[in-house]
Amino acid sequence: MTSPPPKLDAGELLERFRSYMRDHNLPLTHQREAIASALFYSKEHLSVEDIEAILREDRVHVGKATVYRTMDLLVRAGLVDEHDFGEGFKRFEPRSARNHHEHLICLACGKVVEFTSERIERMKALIADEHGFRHHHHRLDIYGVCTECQHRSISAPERRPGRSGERAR
Amino acid sequence: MTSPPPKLDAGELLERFRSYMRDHNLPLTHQREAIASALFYSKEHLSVEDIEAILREDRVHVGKATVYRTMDLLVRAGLVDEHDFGEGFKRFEPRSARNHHEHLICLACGKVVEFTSERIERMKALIADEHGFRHHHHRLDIYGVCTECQHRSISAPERRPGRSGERAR
DNA sequence: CGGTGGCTTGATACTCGTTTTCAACTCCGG
DNA sequence: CCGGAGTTGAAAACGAGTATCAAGCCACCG
Repeated sequence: MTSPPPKLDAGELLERFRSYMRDHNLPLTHQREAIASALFYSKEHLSVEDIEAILREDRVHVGKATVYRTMDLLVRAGLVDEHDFGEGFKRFEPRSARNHHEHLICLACGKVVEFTSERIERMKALIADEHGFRHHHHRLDIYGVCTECQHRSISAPERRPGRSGERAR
Repeated sequence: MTSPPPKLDAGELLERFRSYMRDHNLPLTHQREAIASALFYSKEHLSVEDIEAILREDRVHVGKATVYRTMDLLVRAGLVDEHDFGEGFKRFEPRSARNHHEHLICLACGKVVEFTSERIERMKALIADEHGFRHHHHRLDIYGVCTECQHRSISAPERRPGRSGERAR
């Protein structure tokens, strides 16, 4: 294994997407490429609304149904991971070449920091085993308040751009 | 192999609920007591629909809005924990006296097994610290297939009673 | 190239969990 | 037993996500 860049290169993900479509005899439409690009070239955990906003900025019109359908496709293709941070909607993230990672979520600004832990990776399998479970996947999300928000704690905390908050369901 | 976990006594939880209401000058209505009882005396991770079903069986009619409102109250009172296992709706669980615990969720039958891990408890704080986060809470859910479902894996897996499945949002 | 069949698209209607609304009703301290 | 703040329930509203379906696009074929 080479020591990789943080994220898998967006171009490579796109290429893999094209292969997947070819291999599955699925047409590669402009909309699908635009949506996949928007996500792959972004570093964020994007919501469907975020993606729509990016496309709008790029003067590309795509219906929201198509965005949802394409996210499904990308998840099934194994190129994108789906997350639910309890905001009432999902976020998506290009799957990286790195190991599975966990999330630290700031309750004030919504910022998401990723981290990995070998120890956790080992424990998850151990614990599943102990209970007779065949392990499939897991999720560890730690919620707290990030440094910036701690220092800004009196004033109204700013929410992250691009549709991120209110509705603290 | 799995004996019912030692939950905090339902009666004590109810008593704590009554104190909370008294202390906060909130009226303790029949509906609120019925809802709280239904949840406290259950060992399950109940959905709002589950709770409505229990009340219906007990010949108590309560509007669903009230159930939602009361769950909110119980969560705010710190007597109940809210969970989202990705089913498209929430589940609630009386907060036990035990340490915070994690969940093992069977992807086939929806069964939820609880476990605790001192090591995880220690790690969460450590990791939050490392990233400058003030830790608030965390969630570790491990998804897999339980022993029973592994052995029953060919036939259609049964879903857990009391509203649990279809709609794999 | 232009046809053609099948998959995709987008607008829209719909689903379903959850929240809001509001008039009628309850709780509870005086 | 009164009165008013707080609660209730039915129903409407809300919002993310899904289904529908006519119109359109993609890719292969000759």
